[in-house]
Amino acid sequence: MRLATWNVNSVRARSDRVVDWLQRSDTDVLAMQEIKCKPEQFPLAAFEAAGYEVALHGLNQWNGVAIASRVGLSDVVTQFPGQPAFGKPDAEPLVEARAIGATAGGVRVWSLYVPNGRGLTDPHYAYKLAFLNALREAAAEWKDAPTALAGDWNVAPTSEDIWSEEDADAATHVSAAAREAFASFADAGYVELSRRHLPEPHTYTFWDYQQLRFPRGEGMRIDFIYGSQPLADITTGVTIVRDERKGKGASDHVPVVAEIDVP
DNA sequence: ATGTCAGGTCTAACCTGA
Repeated sequence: MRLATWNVNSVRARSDRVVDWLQRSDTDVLAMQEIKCKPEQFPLAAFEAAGYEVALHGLNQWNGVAIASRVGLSDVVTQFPGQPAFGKPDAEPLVEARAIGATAGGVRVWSLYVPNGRGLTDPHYAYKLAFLNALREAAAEWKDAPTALAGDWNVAPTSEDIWSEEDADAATHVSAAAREAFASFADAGYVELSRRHLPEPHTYTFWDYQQLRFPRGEGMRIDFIYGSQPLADITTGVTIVRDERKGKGASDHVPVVAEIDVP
């Protein structure tokens, strides 16, 4: 089975590209982030015509996550236990559309969009750390089943995962606290599959649209699939599809694909 | 070049978020 994660940065703006890639790459399950739409706005027909079912969670034009599958899709939940809420100081806190879980092809798949953090002194940064810590505590309960925590983690775990740690825009992605929160999933029984199978340094999954980052080769590896040990044991390879950053109409992220030997 | 996108609105000019 091929299981992928991709921050599509608006599924409406890119449905052709996403569905084309799904078919071309022979991907069975795709966890999407930043679909940026409500359920009634999701381009469902294009996915269904290609043979995929879709489960999604979208509340407004921000965030939004989905899972497309052609190997079954069941037991959908749209937040994880303890998932923190966030709101501006004068607004009611809201549990945002940043997580969806479903069972597909015998694997418990989570599509996750970790908060960006915005800045080290911004309340969004404390929210990011709280989200990661709550997710780890929830995920510890799922570690004995084949479980994939797939998504945009908004963390560059090592100095080899970013073109420049001094880049001001990346402060929330390289901070000690963010990196510790990311690394703690290993203590909870998970293996980051892209690192195991693609250890090459400076192999990125995201390049900002600004500053000609892609042609300059200035990116970050921030999209990951953490697998429980039972899933890691049957994962045979991982690919980062750099070509999907090319050309007009590309997302700023590319797909990360895991090859899984489902018994 | 402050070298980009996407979605929104009190829309053809600006706002938020990334």
